[in-house]
Amino acid sequence: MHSFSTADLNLDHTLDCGQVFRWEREGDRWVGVVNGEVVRAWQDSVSMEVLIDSNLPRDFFVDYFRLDDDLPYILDSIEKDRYIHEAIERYRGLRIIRQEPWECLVSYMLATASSIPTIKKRISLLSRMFGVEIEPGFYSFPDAGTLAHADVSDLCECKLGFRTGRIQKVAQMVSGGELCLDELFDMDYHLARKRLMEIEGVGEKVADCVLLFSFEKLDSFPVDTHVRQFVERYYADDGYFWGKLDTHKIGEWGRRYFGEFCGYAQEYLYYHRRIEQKRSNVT
DNA sequence: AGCCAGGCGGTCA
DNA sequence: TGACCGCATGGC
Repeated sequence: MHSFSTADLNLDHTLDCGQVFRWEREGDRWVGVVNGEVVRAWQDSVSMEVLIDSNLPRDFFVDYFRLDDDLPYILDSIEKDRYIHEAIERYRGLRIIRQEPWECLVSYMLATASSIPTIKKRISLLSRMFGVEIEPGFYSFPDAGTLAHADVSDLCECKLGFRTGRIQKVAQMVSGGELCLDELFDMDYHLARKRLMEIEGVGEKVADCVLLFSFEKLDSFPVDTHVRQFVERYYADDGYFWGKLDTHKIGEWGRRYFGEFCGYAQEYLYYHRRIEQKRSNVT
């Protein structure tokens, strides 16, 4: 059992914000599959102490939750206006998670034009079909070699739709050594992005997510439909843009406007927008 | 029932 | 380049 007392980690926001797809809430606890292990985590609502039940060592979670990031400093650096100010005020303690690159790449390739519950279902099916059963009902994420040699009819049962062929291809690239993900750590944002976008099924948005969540590129600003809508609704009206607005331009703006930690800004705005939209659907 | 979801790749002007 | 389209699937 591990315990973390930092005031700068909010477990609910961090696990619910949509960056990871392998965590579920079970009562007052979170249960997830991380690094081939089942992990259970919860947070005391008064002391804010985070408790973690896992076979993985304590240091793993320092890394996983990016407790090496100076969150107060980062949030201060991105707090440029009243919109991001409000998001930070509400969701302070949301931290970007360091994800395993292969799982992250496949997950976001599966995320195109899909809602989060659908993405979670696909990854769950894929793990159940091709992963290793760690505990009853819990399966590890399948490695590239397994997916590269997967039976096509088995793969089709995972309901990946038009993404099936892309997953098969990227698995073959990685397991065959044609694509070495670790090399992306040493590249800067732009070069690593260019390299990722050579993969079929990886455009600007998917590349930016993988760079942000796995390859230490906190200067990445993924523009999905929610972020685009938020920027169009608020920033565009305030005169931050002229000319035509597209996702590419919004990305360039976000990186320049929020600076070297724009990835954190993106995540706060994204979560903020999703929560707001969920609320407006209810009413 | 029809629109949209953490988009991408292709085409056509 | 800019606008549009098809792609599978599921949630709401």
